[in-house]
Amino acid sequence: MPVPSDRLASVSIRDVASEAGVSHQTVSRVINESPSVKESTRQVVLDAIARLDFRPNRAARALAGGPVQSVTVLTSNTRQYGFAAALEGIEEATRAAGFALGVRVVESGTPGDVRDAVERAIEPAGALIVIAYDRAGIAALRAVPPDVPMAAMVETPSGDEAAGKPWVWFDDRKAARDATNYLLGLGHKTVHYVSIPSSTSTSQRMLGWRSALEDAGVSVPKPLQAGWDPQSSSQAAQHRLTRDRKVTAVLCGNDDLAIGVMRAMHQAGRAIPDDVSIVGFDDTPLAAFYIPALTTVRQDFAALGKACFAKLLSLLDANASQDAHPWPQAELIVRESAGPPPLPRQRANGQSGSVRAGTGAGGRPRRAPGTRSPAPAPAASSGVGPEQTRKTAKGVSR
Amino acid sequence: MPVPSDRLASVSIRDVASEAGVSHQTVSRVINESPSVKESTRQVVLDAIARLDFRPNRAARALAGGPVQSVTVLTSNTRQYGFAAALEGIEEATRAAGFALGVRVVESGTPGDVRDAVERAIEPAGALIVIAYDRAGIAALRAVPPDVPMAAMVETPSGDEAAGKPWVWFDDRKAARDATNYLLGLGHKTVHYVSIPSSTSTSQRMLGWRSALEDAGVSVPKPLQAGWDPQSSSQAAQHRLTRDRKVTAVLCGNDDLAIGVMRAMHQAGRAIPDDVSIVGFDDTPLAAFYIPALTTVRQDFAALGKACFAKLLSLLDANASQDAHPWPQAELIVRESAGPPPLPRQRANGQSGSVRAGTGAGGRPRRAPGTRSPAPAPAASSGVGPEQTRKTAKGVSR
DNA sequence: CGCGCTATTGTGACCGGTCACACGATCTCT
DNA sequence: AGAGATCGTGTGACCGGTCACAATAGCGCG
Repeated sequence: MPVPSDRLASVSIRDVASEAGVSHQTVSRVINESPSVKESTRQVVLDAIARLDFRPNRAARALAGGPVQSVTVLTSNTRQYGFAAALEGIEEATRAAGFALGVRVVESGTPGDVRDAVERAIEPAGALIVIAYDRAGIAALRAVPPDVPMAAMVETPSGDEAAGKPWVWFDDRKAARDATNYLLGLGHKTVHYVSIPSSTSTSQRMLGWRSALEDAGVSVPKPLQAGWDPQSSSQAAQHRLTRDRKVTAVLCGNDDLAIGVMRAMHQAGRAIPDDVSIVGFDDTPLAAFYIPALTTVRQDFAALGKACFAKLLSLLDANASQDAHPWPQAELIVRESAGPPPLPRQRANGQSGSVRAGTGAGGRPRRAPGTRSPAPAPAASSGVGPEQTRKTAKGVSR
Repeated sequence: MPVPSDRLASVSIRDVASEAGVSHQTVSRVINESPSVKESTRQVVLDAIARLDFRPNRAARALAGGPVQSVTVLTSNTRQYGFAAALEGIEEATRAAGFALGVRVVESGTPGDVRDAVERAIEPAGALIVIAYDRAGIAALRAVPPDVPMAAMVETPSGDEAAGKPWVWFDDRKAARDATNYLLGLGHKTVHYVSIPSSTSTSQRMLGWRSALEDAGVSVPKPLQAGWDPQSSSQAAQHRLTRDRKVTAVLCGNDDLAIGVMRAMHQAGRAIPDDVSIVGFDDTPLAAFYIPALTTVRQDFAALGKACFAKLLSLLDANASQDAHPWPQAELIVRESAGPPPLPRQRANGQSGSVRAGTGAGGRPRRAPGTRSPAPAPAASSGVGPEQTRKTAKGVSR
């Protein structure tokens, strides 16, 4: 049991060396797991290390050109759910790997700012993870010099744009398709879309929505452009959605936008899901607790963040586990905010879409589609939340 | 205009020195703003620095014992609103000050884990900011060796416990008092309290609530202990609040708990705010968009985070602005989730519409902490959100 | 004119690691 | 038995800053 000893007086590699009766270089070899150290000396050194409670000094190591052991995350935001959850996942992964983690936000997409942010981010760490879900993030991604080890979380790329790039993403297109099909399957004549700002000109999420509508031979309404927050979607909805009785289903780019739309609908006196169905994206921790609980496409950003770090690690460490770390998949979580459209002629069996709407194919539960009516209300202890059916909307793997 | 030059080949202090025709030490003096450099040479050096696009290497500086220019935030969480917002504020402040920012989460309060986390956090940075809102955070705070520069965000301390300590906090006690009084002022017979986990045994927030009740000569119900998430409060509420028609007002330790309670009430068939009033804490960005919109005590964590960093800076830099940086104040934001209690004798203005609470000041303001009735309802375009009256609940300054 | 003092600048060691390379001991093979 | 290869280890320089201290210059003054 190592004596706490004096804090502050940090022990160096040479202290360990003399304690173990070897040279400082041998200690260095041991802590770097060099194969060319005899097992017996290795043990002696390890003992000394333990006895002295030695920890290599990151600054010195970085300075001397040792292996990179810290990452900084470059992002345009730290509070929004997707970003924060990604950060959480990355933090956990870095901690597990013994890496230090830095954070730097890049505010605008202005070339000067971006350049500056990128340089400042590179400097203390060496390696970068860029969260590139918006314009600023994308700009940062592009501004990273090619010789800096980096991985990135990006929007679904189109085509083979991402070939060979150290990027990770959710299959937005597929997820949006499935969510749209789910709504169509409920009997809606079409589905409106409220979009988050896309970093690319052709958001795959929007494309997925559109293609689902087209495949169903249904009219494609003009998508609404919103920001990231409920304020923006609420406003957009008030302009274009709220007064039109023909809109009965709205797919939203994230849960916050969904909340904004719900709010706007509510204020306009339209009930959810009876008059209009809403489906979100992300599955915020609170989504299950809204009233009505939000049907949404879950995206496990924390897991994706971990995958992203794993990717970075494989870049850093040539001989690291090179195997394709599968990414998390998006899945549609069916709750209460989407249901059959109001009064449009009875349907035999709400089956028209490719997606089997949960088990609730039966009558036509006006209020909760996939609700295999459990007890009228989750009476007591166990599953308190309004979580309900969950249906994989698939994701991508490699 | 500095030529981009080759990335990677970082320029060092000696490069600058030879470029400027001085010694490396002089360059060091210039970048450290030493007063003993002649103005003319300073200019020459600065020019060279600009020309070469020189940036001091943080690792080298740290290694050589230079001034601390990075902080790491030690927290038990990065996703929860309060923590994430604090982090956001700290990030902004550090960026403005040219500091690098690290993040490390300490998972449990186990002595071993905490010790380890603290050491790992100290090592790369030198300075620490601890977010100590729960047990793990507090444990970390206590585990920080006294010689490490540190500031902390804490729960409201009691008495002069915080005297001389580099801590910042909101005046929870006052805020809870005011919120409770607001509810009493609406006519409720008493107010129930659902608590977040407190890091201290005597949460000042709870004390504020209790003292308000006691001062009003009203019965003090047993507080409910919940966790941080809506799941926990929902569960707690189902056990103890939902079935008792006498509970008409609930104050919640944060907005997520408020959501959980709202959900539980909803499932039990009790309308908000008609049957029961709910008030939260924090003012999450989504609070204004819930249905009904949440009345809550706003706490600007980002601003408090900045104040905390300012405090740290003043510790690091003896001659820094020593003036008492005022902290942000908590304020009660009145929206829709709280209103007069149900049916206790007809009220002049008996409302039943679920969405219009703010107007109900007429009746008999029991101790009405100045609720002025605003416009009936946020009609259309402009202020989309259901924001309404906002009433300072006061905070603390120094 | 020489001395002491201060303002300014330069010199070299050092922080705690790594890298490149040299060195001694074994082992192998002819 | 000696040359070479391999293994295990030690030596010293170096990363890019800072620190402590020396050195030089300029000044006021007796």
